[in-house]
Amino acid sequence: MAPRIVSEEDVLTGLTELFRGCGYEAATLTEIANATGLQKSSLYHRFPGGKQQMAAEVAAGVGERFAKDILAPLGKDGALDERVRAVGRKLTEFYASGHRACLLDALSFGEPGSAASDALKAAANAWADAFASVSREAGHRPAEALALAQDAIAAIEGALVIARITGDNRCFLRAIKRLPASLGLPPD
Amino acid sequence: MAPRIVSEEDVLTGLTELFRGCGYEAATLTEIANATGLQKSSLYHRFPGGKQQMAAEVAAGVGERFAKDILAPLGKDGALDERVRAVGRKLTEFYASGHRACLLDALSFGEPGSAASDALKAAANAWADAFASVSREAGHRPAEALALAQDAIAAIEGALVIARITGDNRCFLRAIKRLPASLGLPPD
DNA sequence: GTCTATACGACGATAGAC
DNA sequence: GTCTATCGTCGTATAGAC
Repeated sequence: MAPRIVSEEDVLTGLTELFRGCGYEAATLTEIANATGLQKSSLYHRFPGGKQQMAAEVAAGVGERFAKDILAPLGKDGALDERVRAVGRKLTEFYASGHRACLLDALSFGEPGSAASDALKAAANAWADAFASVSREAGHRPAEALALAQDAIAAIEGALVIARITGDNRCFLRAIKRLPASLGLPPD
Repeated sequence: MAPRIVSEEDVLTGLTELFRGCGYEAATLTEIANATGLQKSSLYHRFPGGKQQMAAEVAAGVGERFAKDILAPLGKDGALDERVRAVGRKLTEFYASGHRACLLDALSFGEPGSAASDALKAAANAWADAFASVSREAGHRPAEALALAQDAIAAIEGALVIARITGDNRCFLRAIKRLPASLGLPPD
């Protein structure tokens, strides 16, 4: 077959969607090759550390994009409640209204390696910190703000689990809708 | 080796703990044999449908025990808020204070087969129905009660994800503590 | 009903040509 | 940097003795 040049971004995107959909162990190299458009050996050229490195780079990459596209705008100027509603819209898109699994969950079973686990943990903490910052801005003390932030994230993660099992995504939509209240913003 | 007679209950317990810990795909037959104390061929004698049947029976078995040990007491006599606090204590034990993963999550990645998926869905719905019943008893209308129930379950499931990734189980403990309020019971 | 032994395909990973 | 071809291992699953 003629060599296909696939951009690094496309490779990471294909990897990400595959891991997100079926988890770490169930994503075989054959499926990864299909999803990325690269042969196995080409994948090993880009990821000498093998499947574990793929998972680690996926985790780190998603963490970066999540922080940049979704969390960073939270710190911009503008009314606090509007910023929170904006992040809710971004999350709804990111998780396809609740029908797409979260990589924090999908990559946390099996043996993805410590690099991936560390990246997941860092991403989860960055998310919590960003939400906690909002909660502090709304007037809550640091410890309480972090608790509210974690709980708001858990509501979303749990809703994704429920949606994946039952097919019912209303739980996710509610979690997004009450996000301002969950983070301790005053009612309208 | 001399034949070891292992009770069906012990086999199911070993299977359950293994699947819970590492998910469906990562649980290999070799590990399953170690966890149950049976050889692979003995496992196939008990589960002719192979690994998928093992997952299905684990899902069904846990659903049964969950319904019997944790949900059924919710319908017994006694003060409503005390019954809910009791279920909170049971859940704390069941999930080892948040450090043990939920099979709803662990068995929902990979290809566990439709029998297992159906059992998971049934278990999730039974849980939601039981919580919704509490919420109705507290005076909420059916649709609202179901929403509160799903959200309360999502808070727990999400907290388990957070705890698994970050090691921080406080989120789980908070979800249990606010369970009465989450289900719409009046404050003390 | 459990065991030992094995079949056989798929798995992650590598070699080497281009 | 991608390809074709292949390696050794481990995966699920079976055969057949006891």
